[in-house]
Amino acid sequence: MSSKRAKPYHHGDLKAALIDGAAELLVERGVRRFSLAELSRRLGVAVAAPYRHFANRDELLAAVAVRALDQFGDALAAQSSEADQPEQRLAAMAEGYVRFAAEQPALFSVVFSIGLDKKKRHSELREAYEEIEGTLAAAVAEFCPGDPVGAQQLADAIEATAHGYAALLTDQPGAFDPADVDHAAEQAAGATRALLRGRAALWDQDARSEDAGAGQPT
Amino acid sequence: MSSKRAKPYHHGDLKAALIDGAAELLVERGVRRFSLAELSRRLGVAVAAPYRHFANRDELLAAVAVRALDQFGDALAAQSSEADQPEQRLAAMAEGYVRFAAEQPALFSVVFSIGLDKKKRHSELREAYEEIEGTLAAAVAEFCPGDPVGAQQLADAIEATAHGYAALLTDQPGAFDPADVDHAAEQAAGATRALLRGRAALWDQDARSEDAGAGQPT
DNA sequence: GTCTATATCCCGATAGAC
DNA sequence: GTCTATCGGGATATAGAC
Repeated sequence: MSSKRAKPYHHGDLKAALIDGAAELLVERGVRRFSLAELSRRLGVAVAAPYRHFANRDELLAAVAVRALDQFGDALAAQSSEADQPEQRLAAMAEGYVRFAAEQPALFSVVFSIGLDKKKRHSELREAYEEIEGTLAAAVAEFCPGDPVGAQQLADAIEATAHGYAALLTDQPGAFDPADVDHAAEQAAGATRALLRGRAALWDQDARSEDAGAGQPT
Repeated sequence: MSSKRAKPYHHGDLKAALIDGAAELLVERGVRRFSLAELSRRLGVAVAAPYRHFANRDELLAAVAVRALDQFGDALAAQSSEADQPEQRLAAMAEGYVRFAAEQPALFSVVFSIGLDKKKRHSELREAYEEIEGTLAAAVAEFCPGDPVGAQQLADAIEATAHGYAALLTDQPGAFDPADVDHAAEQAAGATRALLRGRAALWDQDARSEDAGAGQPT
């Protein structure tokens, strides 16, 4: 950070400046109101300049999403590692999922507004995503030794549940009531524990008819 | 519906034509690429005409969302009523949730891209939404007699889970593989059954320490 | 190769004429 | 109610300066 920083922008590292600036602007404006033109203006470059580094607006957003996904994955891994027991680990991950969405709504929404479509193409995006799924899979594996299919289903269920709480919370624009965030995060953790305990119903298709009585009121 | 329908469009009922056309255009273009200008062009009116009926683009989308929510609610109610047992009813609703999202991705996404913000203001939008929550609450109530708080938590968990599966599925743009839809729908139903069976962990906060062993590998 | 300048086209929204 | 005209902005494409 000595010689290169004489002309921090305008020269040298516009690509990195674009990603940095885009992340900031996203936080301020949200994905919908984010504009390449405003970003260019802020960086003091011409509106066409970004196109030397990114094919279009969405490609820049995808680059931001890669970084966001990395942070997201780190947050989840950190949450996960704080708990000793497997159930706790998964519940903590669900809680972390919701909290990340609430604390970084712009980053969270950019990841999921990109469309998983590009996650297939973009190798970086895919890697970042697979790292998250790996963390989850590792925590789930302890519950389903020797049953990879069941483990995958359980992991999907936990991911879907956490994502549902996060998405429903995030759909409310503006600031969140911290109490709502806590509530949603705890609920997501509770739902995760509930899924783990009732998980037999996930893969036992016969449960539908066989043990239907098990879920009835007492 | 006799005298008014002589000139269905262009005159007399532009408002209805806008809502109809918007729903169609949304299916073709998606929420993001939907434009009032293109809709106006299709209906053969000036770009300023819609503003006599809707304050802005979002207000028109909100009107479409009201209709979409009505259809969504009907679909869920229909699914729910096909099952006899309470557990089945809830599983069927979760399945219906995912299937609606997959079959009408444009309508589904317009509902949740509006932001629950407006659902508070817009009385119509709120009513449509509350009807859905009512259907769910009724089905859940059978599991939690005399425990309204627990019933609400259970309902939220089921909604979040179904929403998560639906949202993750819908985030992939383009057409869905029907097999994926079936899989996701069945998984959502299974997760719902799992939530019902493990539901004690939802509201029993002490479960975290007390019965942590119950969820451990055998 | 990177960036500026410029130009095109589309969109949302408003004001005022008919 | 609807149209015409118009403003402000944004996404891109191209040409040329460095």
